[in-house]
Amino acid sequence: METVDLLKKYNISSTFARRQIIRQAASFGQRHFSAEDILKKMRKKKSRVSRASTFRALNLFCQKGILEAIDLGKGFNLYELTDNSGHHDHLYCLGCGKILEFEDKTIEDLQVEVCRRKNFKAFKHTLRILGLCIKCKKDQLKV
Amino acid sequence: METVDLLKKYNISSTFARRQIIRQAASFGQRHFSAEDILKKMRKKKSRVSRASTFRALNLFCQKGILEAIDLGKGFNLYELTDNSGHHDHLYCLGCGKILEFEDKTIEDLQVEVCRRKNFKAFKHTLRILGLCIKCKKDQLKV
DNA sequence: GTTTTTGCAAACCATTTGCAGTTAG
DNA sequence: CTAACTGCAAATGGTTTGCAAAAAC
Repeated sequence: METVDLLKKYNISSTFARRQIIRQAASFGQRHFSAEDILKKMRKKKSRVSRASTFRALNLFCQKGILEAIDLGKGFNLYELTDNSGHHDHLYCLGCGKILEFEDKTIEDLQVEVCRRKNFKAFKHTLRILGLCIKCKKDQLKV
Repeated sequence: METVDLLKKYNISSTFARRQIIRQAASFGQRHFSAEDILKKMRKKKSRVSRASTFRALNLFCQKGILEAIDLGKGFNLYELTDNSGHHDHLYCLGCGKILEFEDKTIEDLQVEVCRRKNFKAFKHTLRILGLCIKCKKDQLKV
């Protein structure tokens, strides 16, 4: 599928700016990208779209479900295409910035379990799981 | 223990600003608080400490281990005392803002497991687990 | 032709920083 | 006394917004 068709698919009116942005977003494949990454790529290609429009488009795409925003606590958002990747979570190295993606039912089950324990009506809420940093100990893992 | 003694315990020189801030921080007990919360409380008590010094102190306290910073993706940090609470993770409702704390070995094990699967040398890194939002389905949990 | 969308520049907001004056030890 | 700390005001950096001009349908 042409990247541009994603706009139609998600019921977003096709404008020059949005076409450039979705194309660049798609060029990252499964990798994460920031608004700045998109802007940089567009500058190179001389397909000029303003910073404001870029943010507006990224927000719109998230809201419509083309993209998913990821907050790694870096002070700015990352995005990824939701389209071709199933639901997954992330492990992020605070040291070197490497991101590991994984999907594991355990996490979702855990959310349900925690809610049950706390007598919390989870189905009323959109929960986000937030882990504090955990330094893996040497003896836990020898790769 | 007097809250002020925490400074001595953590090897932090005792200044007026830091005494006010650690006292207010402690007044939140197990609850999370923001820099703004601390500033608000100090304004009320007329124990005036500047915004800059408040941030400087909060950073120092995190670094020294009195506090732990939590990023709920709200655009500003929350903090909590590390002192009296063991390690735990958080579930955060994007809708109503409610925060559930929990500790579960599963998450830590999961990190190790994911690293193993990905052939990633985890012990070299400080990993942070990041969950995307998951909307709990009604049929998963009936409280 | 009317509604949407865009670019620009200014605004925002949490946090950080430079610097000169003040405090701690 | 000297090093560490503080307040102020300005800077930072990612993101948002008001508005007039331009594009979409």
